[in-house]
Amino acid sequence: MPVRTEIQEGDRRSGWKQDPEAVRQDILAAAIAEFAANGLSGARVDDIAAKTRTSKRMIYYYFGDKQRLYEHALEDAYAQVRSGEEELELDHLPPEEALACLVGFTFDHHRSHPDFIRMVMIENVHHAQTLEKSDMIRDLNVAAIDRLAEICARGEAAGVFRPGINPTRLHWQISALSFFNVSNRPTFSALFGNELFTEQGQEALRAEAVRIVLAGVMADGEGQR
Amino acid sequence: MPVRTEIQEGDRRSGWKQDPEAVRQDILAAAIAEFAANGLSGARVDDIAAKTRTSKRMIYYYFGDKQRLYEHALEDAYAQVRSGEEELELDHLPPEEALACLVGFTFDHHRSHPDFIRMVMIENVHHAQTLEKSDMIRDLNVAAIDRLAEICARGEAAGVFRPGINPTRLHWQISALSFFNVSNRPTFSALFGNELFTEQGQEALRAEAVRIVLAGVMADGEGQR
Amino acid sequence: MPVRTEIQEGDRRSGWKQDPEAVRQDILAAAIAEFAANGLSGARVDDIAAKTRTSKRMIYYYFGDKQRLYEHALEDAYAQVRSGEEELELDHLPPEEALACLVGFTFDHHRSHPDFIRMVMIENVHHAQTLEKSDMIRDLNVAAIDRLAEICARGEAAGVFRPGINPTRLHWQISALSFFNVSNRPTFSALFGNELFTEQGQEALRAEAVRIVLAGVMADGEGQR
Amino acid sequence: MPVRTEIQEGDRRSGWKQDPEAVRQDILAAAIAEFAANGLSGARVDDIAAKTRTSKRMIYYYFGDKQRLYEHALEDAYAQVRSGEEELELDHLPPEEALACLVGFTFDHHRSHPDFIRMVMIENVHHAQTLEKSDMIRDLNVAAIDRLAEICARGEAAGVFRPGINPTRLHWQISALSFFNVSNRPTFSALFGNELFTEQGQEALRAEAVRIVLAGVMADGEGQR
DNA sequence: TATGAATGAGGCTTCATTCAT
DNA sequence: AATGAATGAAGCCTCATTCAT
Repeated sequence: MPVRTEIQEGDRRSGWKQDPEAVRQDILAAAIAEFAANGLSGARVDDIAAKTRTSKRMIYYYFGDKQRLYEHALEDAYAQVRSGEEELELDHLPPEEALACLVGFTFDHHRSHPDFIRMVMIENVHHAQTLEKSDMIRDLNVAAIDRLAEICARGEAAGVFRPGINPTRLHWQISALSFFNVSNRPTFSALFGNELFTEQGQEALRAEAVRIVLAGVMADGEGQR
Repeated sequence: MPVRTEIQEGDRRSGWKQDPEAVRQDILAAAIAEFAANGLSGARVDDIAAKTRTSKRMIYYYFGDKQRLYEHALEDAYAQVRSGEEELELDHLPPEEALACLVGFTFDHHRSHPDFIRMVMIENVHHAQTLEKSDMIRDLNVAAIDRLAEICARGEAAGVFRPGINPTRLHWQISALSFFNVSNRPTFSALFGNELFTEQGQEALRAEAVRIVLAGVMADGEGQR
Repeated sequence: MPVRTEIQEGDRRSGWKQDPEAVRQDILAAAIAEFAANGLSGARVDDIAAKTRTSKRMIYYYFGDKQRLYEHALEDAYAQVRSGEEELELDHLPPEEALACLVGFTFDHHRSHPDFIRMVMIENVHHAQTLEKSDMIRDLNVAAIDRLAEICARGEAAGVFRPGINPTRLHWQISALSFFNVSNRPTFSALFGNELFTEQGQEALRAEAVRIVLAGVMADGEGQR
Repeated sequence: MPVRTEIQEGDRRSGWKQDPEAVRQDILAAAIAEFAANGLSGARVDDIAAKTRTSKRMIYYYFGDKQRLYEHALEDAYAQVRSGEEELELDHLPPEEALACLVGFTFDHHRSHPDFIRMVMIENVHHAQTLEKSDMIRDLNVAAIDRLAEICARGEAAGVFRPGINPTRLHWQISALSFFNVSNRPTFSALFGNELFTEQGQEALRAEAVRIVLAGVMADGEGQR
């Protein structure tokens, strides 16, 4: 009990400091926000520091330079998002429902992680230069394909999916419909209004996304709902 | 002979210079290339000037500052691309084929204008701040929806399309599948390999894009192909 | 006359500006002084700028970065010094006197260009990394050897110099005695007092330098003075 | 057995640690290497620490700051080198041979202690500011002159050396030829090639250095060898 | 219409050093 | 005696932009 009190006092006095991992995470969170908001060149190290509970100097202490901070921010963004995906349990569902569930989940998941989407957009603007170097990110993503392949295999075996589905291509479709919804919202709504981005509009888009992706994999005899 | 004379006069002494419109276009082309390659903050006025047959000073002379140059570059990029789209003639086709043709064309058109796609990506990174101010761009795009609405109307009237299709949502789907294919190619191929971006892979993606978009609009009785 | 007046007025108003070559030289002079005083890493671009009639920004405009400024400063230091050497006319003197004259001149010349000596010291501290890249400097110096070789050839032909003198080795001896006198004056006088660096002391060192270098080349029969 | 035990005890558990003097020497050796390689401003405390078996923090713990570390490194460099010189025994040789031996030895000694030479170069770049404050170094060096004076006295008494030789000036000559050989090797070989710095070239330089220094002190009647 | 020279503001990064245990 | 974490000051350099002709 006294020990616990001492620790708490220690924390009260010096706060979160002397906890390297906490400082790292604090910086990374600020970096993701700043990079997502302004891009790689547009981000200012000073602004990242200002969003932090520590100083600019610490950014260099922990990450070396802006580019490496960006690399870690990108990896962190991927790790956060993919770890959320892993919680989705689909094995107990019939393949058709599993796929529908996965598409809907992906659509929602992208929608609720706009900063991640923006990091990926920025990576694409920079020709995936940074992502290419990260084995960690590659590993995370390959797992996503594996899960999809497993669903396809079950569906084909059950005769509800047509044979010969390419899981990577299927992933591409799901990603396209989910990613574009977030990435291109600014231009799309500037050009065509906000209609599609109301709660109602999003539900309709989501439902149709599920519907057309499923239509793409169903065996001929199986009617659409 | 007269033609030759004109060319010679144009080239004489100062060449393409002294032709303000040519200088503008020269600068704009360089600007689009540079902005598309590096983003708004990443683009360097010096580098744009270097890609030009004129000097940095002229950029300021013609466009005032970097932001306004970007605005013109964005408008120019849209104008170039949309003008290409207008040449597509679909009125004589049955609605189903018209839509299939439109989807395929859009897919191809995006693919062959990567710099335009990148400009739009960059606009999205910047929250469409610049695009919002351009009435010209809005007008260009609304026309695209009108054409789609017309096809839908024909399809519904003929009973081949289900009733109540929302043309904006349809446009969103077509755009998503076509845009993502170009915008996210760097990250996608870094993660999952180049398979989908070979000529063969692209044809498969294109065919499936057409297929699922059509599946989304067909009336229930109408079988998929 | 009016024209001349206009020019003068132009100069009076805007001073030395708009004369790129003058600005370059102004910067180079300041750079040599600063690098000679503080070394490559010790030199401060801000301090160089302060010694200048222009601004720090111009240093980057003209020279790109600190390293390249240093390169140009080094080349300039060599060029200045070697051009002074070229004025020495030795062809009309008998070889023995020509050599004596050259040694004495080199001794004096080094003594009166301490900043140059310091630049060379600094280059040596940095393993001649910069000098190695400069063809200009190499060319300047090879000429010095040629002149010495010519004197040796004359002396050998006349029988006053022993045969088989290596001009490069001779140059090394002359350089050593002349260079060390300037380069190591601080430590030498800190350890052994200022005696050798008074005017009288220097004259004695100079005389002996001439004497021993000559002793090194004389044919056996030829007595020392 | 006892020896082995001692070593084991020294190494036991924390190895060389807990032995302040060993830590000091470890740091000093790293500092000399780093200062010699990069100069005073060019040396990085971090890099010195990296060359050490201890941490950067210990450098401050033992030496206070960079400047004082440099002072100790300089003193250490002098002490190491001069202690080597003391082993030379010349009293039993005739003065001519003693001097020849001393010149040759100095030439070789400088050659085999390039880091020391570089420390002295660096001191000179910094106007001997640090050396001036060190009585220890002054004492070490004055001894060298004394020894030379003794040889001269013997030579003059024997009539083989001319009278009135200034030992400090003689030391200056010997030092010049020995020091320059190491200090200016980088620039000299960059300009004139490596010829003089091969084993053969060095032997020739050494022999001539001995020869001309002796020529400078011999009485007129005494022939050169 | 055209241009080479110039520039202030602000960006990223490094450095020796000290804090707190 | 030892140490990992932290830091302010200052360094180098880049950027969009304007001046003066």
